[in-house]
Amino acid sequence: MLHVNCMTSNEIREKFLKFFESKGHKITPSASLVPSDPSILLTIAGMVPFKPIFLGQVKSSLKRAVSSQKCIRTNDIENVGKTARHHTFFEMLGNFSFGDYFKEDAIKWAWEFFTKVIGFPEEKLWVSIFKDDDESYDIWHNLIGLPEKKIVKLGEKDNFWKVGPTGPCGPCSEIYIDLGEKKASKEGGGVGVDERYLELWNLVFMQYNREEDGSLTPLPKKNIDTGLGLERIASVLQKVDTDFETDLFLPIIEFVAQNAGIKYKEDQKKDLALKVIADHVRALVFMVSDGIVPSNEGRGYVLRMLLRRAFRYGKVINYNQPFLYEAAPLVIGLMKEVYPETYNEENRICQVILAEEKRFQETLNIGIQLLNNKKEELKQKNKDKLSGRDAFKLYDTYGFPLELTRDILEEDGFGIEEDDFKNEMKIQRERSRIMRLKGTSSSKISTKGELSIKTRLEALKERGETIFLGYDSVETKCKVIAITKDDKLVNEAAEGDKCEIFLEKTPFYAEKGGQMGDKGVMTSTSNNNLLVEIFDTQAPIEGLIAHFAEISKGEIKVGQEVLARVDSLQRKAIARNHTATHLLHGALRDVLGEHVKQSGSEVNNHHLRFDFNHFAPLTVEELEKIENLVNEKILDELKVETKISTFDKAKEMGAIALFGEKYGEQVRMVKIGEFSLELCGGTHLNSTSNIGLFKILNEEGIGSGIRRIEAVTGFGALKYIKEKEGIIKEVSDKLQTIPSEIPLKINQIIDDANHMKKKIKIIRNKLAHYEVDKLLFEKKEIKGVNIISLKVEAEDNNDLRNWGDLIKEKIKSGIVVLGTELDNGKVALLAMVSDDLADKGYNAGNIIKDIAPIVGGKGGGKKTMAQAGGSKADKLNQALEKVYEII
RNA sequence: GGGGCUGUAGCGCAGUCGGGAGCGCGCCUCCUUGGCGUGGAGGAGGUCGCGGGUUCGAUUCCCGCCAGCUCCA
Repeated sequence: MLHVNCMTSNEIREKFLKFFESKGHKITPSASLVPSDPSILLTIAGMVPFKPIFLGQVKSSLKRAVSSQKCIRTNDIENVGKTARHHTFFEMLGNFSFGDYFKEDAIKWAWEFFTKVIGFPEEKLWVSIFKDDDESYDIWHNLIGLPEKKIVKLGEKDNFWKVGPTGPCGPCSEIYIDLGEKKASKEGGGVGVDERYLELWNLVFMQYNREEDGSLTPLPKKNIDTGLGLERIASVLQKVDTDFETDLFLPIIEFVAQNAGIKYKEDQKKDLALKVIADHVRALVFMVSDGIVPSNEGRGYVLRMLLRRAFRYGKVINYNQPFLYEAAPLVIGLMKEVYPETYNEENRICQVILAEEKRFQETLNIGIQLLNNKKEELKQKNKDKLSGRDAFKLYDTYGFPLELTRDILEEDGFGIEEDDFKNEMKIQRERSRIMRLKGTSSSKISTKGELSIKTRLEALKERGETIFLGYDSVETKCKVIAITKDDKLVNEAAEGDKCEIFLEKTPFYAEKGGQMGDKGVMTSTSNNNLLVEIFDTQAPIEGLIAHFAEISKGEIKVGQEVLARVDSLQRKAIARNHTATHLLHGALRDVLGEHVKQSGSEVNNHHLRFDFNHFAPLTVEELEKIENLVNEKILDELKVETKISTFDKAKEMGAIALFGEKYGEQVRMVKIGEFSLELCGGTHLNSTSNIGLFKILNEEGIGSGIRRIEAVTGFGALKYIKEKEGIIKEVSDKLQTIPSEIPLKINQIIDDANHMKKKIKIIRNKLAHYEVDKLLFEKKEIKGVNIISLKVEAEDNNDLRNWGDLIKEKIKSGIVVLGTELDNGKVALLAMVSDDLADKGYNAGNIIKDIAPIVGGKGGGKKTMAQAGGSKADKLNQALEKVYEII
C-alpha cells in the first residue's frame, strides 16, 4: 500500500502545472492535436509544440515552460484495451527548459515533485539512466542520495533520445515506481524489465547534436524535455490496476455500459469493448474539437479509423445503431475545465461523430450485400472458402472489415483463404512504402553562387536589419547601405543596370505572408539626375529587405541618400485585397465552421487567392452567404487596427495564428472591428469601406481537403463587372432584347429549336414513308435475296438508320445498303441484313468492309447492321453498285 | 503520397465484342373507382461527371482533371 492521498486527475494536473510555475515555468495551454509542423500528422508528444524552439528554428524569449499536452498515438492501437496502459488519446505532463536549467534542476525538481508534492515514499522510487551518463548518476547518487542499487544503467535503446539519424539528441533518465511484489511478473527481473516497476516519468537531456558522420558535438544551448503520462500516475495515485479504472476513463465506461444494459467487469470480452470504446471516444472528441473531420486520408483517416473501430466494438455489447455520439458529451463534461475548446464545440462534435457513424452503417450495408452474393457463388461452385482476393477486395475497395466478413461467412460454415488475404495486404503495403521512398528522394540543393551571396548578406545583416517604415508611410529619405549586382556586392550601379539595393530603412514592403512586394521609385534627394525603378521587393534573408531595381537614369552609390517612394496606388490596391482576405477568412469560419484554417494565400494588386481546409466543395448558397457577409462588413465601415503584443496575449484574445508558434515573441495583430483578429505582418487599409466591393470569382479544390477561393476588390471588382456587363450587352444585342429578358428569350429559342428538331424528324419520317415506296422499285433480286443499294438524302448516321429500318420493314427479308453525302463533304454508308438472312450467313459487317474502301473509308458493325464513313463522295455510286456484285 | 471502385432520367441502377441509351420507382395525361389506393393505356424527362486522344464511328478503349466511396502510408 502506498501512503498517499487519493487524488483526482484534475488535481494531479493542477499540482504539476502549479509546481513548475513556482519554479519559474510559464504555464502554456495544450497546443492543438494538429501540429504546425507539416511533416507530422498529429501531436504525439508533449514536446511537439516546442520543437521549433528546441531545433532553433524560431527565436523565442521563452526559457522555461510547463504544459499538459493532448496527444494522439495509434501505432500500438492493437494493444488498446488489452493492456493496462495503451491509449490512443492521452495527456502528457511535461516541463521544458530552452537553453536554461539542465540536468541538476530537472532531476532535483522531479524528485521534489514526486516525494513532496505527490507524496510518493522515497523507498518505492527507482530510476534508470543512460549507461555512459556519469553526470546523471552523480546527481542521483550524491545530490539526491539515492543508493547505487536503485540507479539502473540502461543502453541506447531505452535511455538515449533522438529525433532522427542526425540532429539534437541526448541521454535520458526515467523514474519508476515499485508497485510491490504482487505485481511482479513470473520471469522477475528489475527496472525496465519487470512490470512490477512502472515507468512514470522520462527526463530527456538534450545535449548533443548528431553530425552527418555520426559523431556527437555538444549543443551550445542544452535543453530539458520531460514527459509524465497523466493516466499512468492517476492509476497509481487512485490505487487501481489499470488506467481504465481511473476517473479519466471509468465514468465513460460506466455510461456506455449502462446504456448497453450491461455491467463492467462481468465479461472479459465485453470489458475489452468497453475499454476500447472509452479510449476511442476520448480521441474522437479531441480530434474533432481541433478541427479534424473524418476523411479518406491523413489525420482525417486516422479519425475515421478510430471511429469505425469503436463502432465495430459496439457490436460486442449489442449496439447496432449509432451510439458514440451519445458518449461524446460525457467526455466533454469530464474535460471542459481543462480544455474549453471541447465544450465550445460540443454540438458540432456530436454532429460530426453521428454523421460518420451513419456513413459507416451505409458502408457496412453495401458490404453485406456484396458478401451475400459471394456466398451464393460459393454454394453454387461447391466451395467452402472465400478467396483471399475477394475478401481483400471487400476490405480494400468497399471498406468492409475482415472480421465481419469472417463472421458472416461462418454463419453458413464458410471460411476465408487467410494466407492469400495477408499476401494481398502485404503487396498493398509494399507499394505504398516504395512510392513513399520515391517521393522523398528529390530535394533541392542550392548552388554555390547563391550560398556565397547569402553569407555576404548574413554579414550585412549583422550590421543591422532593414528598418521597415511602410506601415505608416510610403515615402522616406534614407541611405543606401549596399548594392548587389550579378550576385556580387558592388559600390555603385549605373544607368541601364539591374541590381538589388539595400537601405538603412525603407517604406517598401518585401513579399511576405502571401502579400506581394512593393513597386516604386528611388530618386536623389539633391538633384534630378537619378531615377531608379523598383519593380519588386523581397527579403532574401529574414529582416533584410532587397529592392530589385533597374537604373533608368544616372547612377546610384553606396552611402548616398535617396528618396524612396512606393507606388501608392498599387499599395492601396494590395491593401484592399489583403484586408478583404482577412474578412474572407472570418466569413468562411462564420459560415462553414471553426475548422476552417488558412493553408496559404496570395495577395497582389489584381486579386486575392485564399486556400483553406474544408471537407467538401462549397455550395452556391454557401458562397453567396460568404460573399454577402464580407460585403456587409465592408459597408459597416469597420475600423482596421494593428496592435503589437506578445504571442500569448494574442492567443488569449483569440487571434488566429498560422505557422510556427513563437512563444513569448512580439507579434503584430490586425484587428478588424469585432469581426476578425489575426496575426499578420502585412499592410492594410484603415477602414473596410475602402475595399469598395468584394466579388468571388471562383471556388475549386486543389488537393485533399483543401479548397481555393479567388476574389477581387475595388477596381478589380469593377473591371470584372464591366467585363460581365460587356458579355451581357453583346448577348442581349444579338438576341434583340433587354438584359433582364435574356433568360426568357434563351428559353424560347431552345424550346423552339427542340420543337423544330422534333418536327423535322416527324416530317422526315412521313416523307420517308412516301419515298420508301418509290425506292422499293429499285429492288433487285439476286440468288433469291432481295437487295436494295441506293443513295438517299440523309442528315446523319441516325437518319440513315431510320431509312434503313423503314425499307427493311417493307421488304421483310433482304439486304439494304444505303449511302448519303454529308454536309461536310464526307459520305456515310449503312448496311442492314434481315435476321433470317443473317442466320443464313449474310453479314452486314462484311458487306460494309468490302465497299467502304471504295469511298476511301473504313467501317464495321454487327451481322445485322453495320456502318462506315468515307471521304470520296464522287465514288459513292460506284460503291453502291459493288454491292450487287459481292452477293 | 500510392492503389482499388464508382459517376448514365428526379431517385435507385442495367448497358455484353466500340455500331440504335434502357429497367424499376417517382412525375404528367387518360381510363378503371363514389374518392384515395390498386389495376390498365399513353407520355414527358439525358451535355452518358468534365476535357483531350484513338477510330469511319466512343456511354463503351486510352490519357488527364473533377467529385464520391475505400484501403495502405
